[in-house]
Parts: sequence; C-alpha cells; structure tokens
Amino acid sequence: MGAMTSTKDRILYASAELFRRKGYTGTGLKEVTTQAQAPFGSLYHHFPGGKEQLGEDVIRVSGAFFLQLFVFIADEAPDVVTAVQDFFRGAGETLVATDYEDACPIAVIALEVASTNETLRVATADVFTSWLDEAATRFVAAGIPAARARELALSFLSALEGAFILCRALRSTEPMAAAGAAAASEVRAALTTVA
Amino acid sequence: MGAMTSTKDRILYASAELFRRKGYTGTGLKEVTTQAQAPFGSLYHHFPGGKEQLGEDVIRVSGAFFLQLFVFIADEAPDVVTAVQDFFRGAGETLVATDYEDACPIAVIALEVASTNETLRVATADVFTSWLDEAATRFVAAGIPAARARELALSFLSALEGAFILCRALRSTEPMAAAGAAAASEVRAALTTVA
DNA sequence: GTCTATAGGAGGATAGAC
DNA sequence: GTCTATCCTCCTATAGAC
Repeated sequence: MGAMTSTKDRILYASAELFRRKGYTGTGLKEVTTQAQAPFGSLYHHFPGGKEQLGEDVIRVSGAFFLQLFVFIADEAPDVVTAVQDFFRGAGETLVATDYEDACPIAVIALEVASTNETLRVATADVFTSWLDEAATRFVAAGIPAARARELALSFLSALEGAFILCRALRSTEPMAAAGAAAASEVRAALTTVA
Repeated sequence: MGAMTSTKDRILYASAELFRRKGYTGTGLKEVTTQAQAPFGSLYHHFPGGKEQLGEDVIRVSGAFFLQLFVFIADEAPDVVTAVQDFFRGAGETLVATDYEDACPIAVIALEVASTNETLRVATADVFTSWLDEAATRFVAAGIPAARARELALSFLSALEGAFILCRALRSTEPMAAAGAAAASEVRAALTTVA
C-alpha cells in the first residue's frame, strides 16, 4: 500500500524535516513541495498564510510530538532521575542514528526568528513553555518544591538544547553525555534534599 | 575623527552582527554592505571566497573575541566558581541590554550549517573546541582532574548555549539564571570532592 | 582598489485552467 | 481541490569602468 498520508500531512512532515536540517530561511518552498511529492500550488491551498503559517504549524506540531515523547519516556522510567538519564541517552542515540541531523525540532527556527518574526518567536516560546511545564510537573510529582522544580526544568532543557548544538557541530555525543550526567545528578541532589 | 576602521573590518563587524541576529542564510550580502557603509564590490575584493569565506572569517574572529572575554572574566574572578557565575550573569545582562539580540556569536550559524556546509561546520567546531579547552584548562588549574574538567567544560558550555536559546525565545533571563546556578554548583561540587 | 551595473538563478507568492 | 505557468523580488556573483 502506498502512503495513505494526506497531501497536507506530507507537506508538514517534509517541512519539519527540512527546517530542522537547513533552517527556516534556508529552506525553499519549492524544495518542500518537491520532497513532499506535492504540486507547488497545494502548499498555498493548505497553508494560505504561506511560509509563515507553515512555519508556525511545524513549530506547534513538532512541539506537541516532542512533548509526547517526553511523557512516554517519563512514564516508562521508574523514577525522574532515570527519566532524565533516558531522555539524554535517547537524544544521543537519535543523533548518531540520523547522522547528527535529528536534534531539537525547533531550536534552529527559534534562534533564526527570535529577533525577526514575532509570530514565530511566540510559537517557539509557547512550545518551550509547554515542555518546561511538563518537566516541572514531573519534578513536583516526585516531591520537589515548585520553585525548585521550575529551576530544574529550566536547567534541564538548557542543557539538552545546548548539548544538541555542540553535538551537531562537533559530530560527537560527548556533550550530550556530559550534560545528561550533570542534569541527572542535579535532579538527584534536589530529591535527596527533600527526602 | 570618524571611524578609523578599515572597509574590511566594517564588513566583518556588520556581518557578525547580522549573522548573529538573523542567521547566515537569512542575511543578504547587500544588507551587509549597506550596513557596513561599503560598496557592494568591496565585499568581493576583500573576501574573494564570497559569502562562505565571510562566514568562516566571522565565525573564527567572533570565536576568538568571545574566548578573550572568557579569559578576561576568569582572570578577574577570585576563583573558578565565581568565574562561572560571573560569566552567566554577564551573559544575562548583555541579553537584556541588547534586547535579547546579543547571545552566542556563532550558535545560529552552527545550527544552520551543521548539516549543509562542511567548511563552516568545521569552523564552528574549532571555535567550540577552543572554548572547551580554555574552560577545561581553568578547571584543571583549580585542582580538578583532567577528565572531570573536560566533562565540566562540556556541561558548562551546553548549559550556556541552551540558555541563550531559551532566553531569546522566552524573552527572559530566567533560563540563564537557572543554568548558571546549576553550572556553578556543579563546579563547586567537583572542587569539594577534590579537596 | 573603489564602485556601478547587471547577469543568472532561486526565492515567495499568485492566477487561472482543469 | 489539483496542478501549471508565471510574476516580481531578492539572492549571490561577476564584469568592467574609473
């Protein structure tokens, strides 16, 4: 059976992959429709707002998907420290498996548009906020005070995002391993302080 | 006394600012020469390799400048923990002072070119490596074993880079504060283990 | 070595046939 | 709603006058 995905979904998926790999400004819409095996006109039929709407949809959809991934890993793990470790380890494995192309789905766009496109900047901020809230909720559930949980979520996500940059540039997972170990031990320390 | 900077330096400086703000692919060379108040032809006179050579020069020059900034702050600080704290605090202050535009000088380019331009990717890797080596050297000088110092440098820089992303997207220095506190306490723990 | 003009192609966006 | 042809702008790069 051929791909049963709709034209709109194929465009969205192709855009997500290209934006992640080459950036928002570095990706052409012709390129998107070619890779999605869709006629050029379909893009403007499904995304009347053009490139900006496509960018915003990619940010929000990718953000929701990544959030679900975190939820899944956290649910599977026996405790939050293990969850953090698993997440960093999984990120490193994905980097190697995809030849250092699949990192954060929105980091490049976030940096590119932060000072140039308010609509897209807000979209990335919303997605980061949803991730931070989810992580903080998990830390609170583990018994960490809310303020401390928020701090942990912020430094956890900072470490992850920064490690993605270094790993892609250095073509090595060493930064991810170091950042993951640091994040895990920080969470562990926060837990023992509580207990 | 007008600006005594050479045409080449003005082009380099304008490029650095624009690349940092709008990305490498998002910046046009017309824009660069306009902002540098230089005729378009001058760009190709001083940078025969075109945009790629300009990008590489910006990466390496900005990288060396940022390294000197780190050296300066570390030399002024009484100890490495304070140095790390000062660095994160200074980064946060710069973000606010520049309306969240002045973050890492090469992070956007690094993400944009990691999978698309090997010459520029190597340049960003060289710069990151120089920063990591400098940080690790400082940690070793403070009495931390080399392997641990390397790990600390990696998680320190990951935290810093990731915090830049979150701060720019959220338009808040909260991530920088949280990442800085975590990095400082990690270094402090490494020191007390030694002592 | 400074600067202008332009080539040649790719960019986003649209009109309109089917 | 699918798809093609085209518009106009902007891009990088170069040629060549001065």
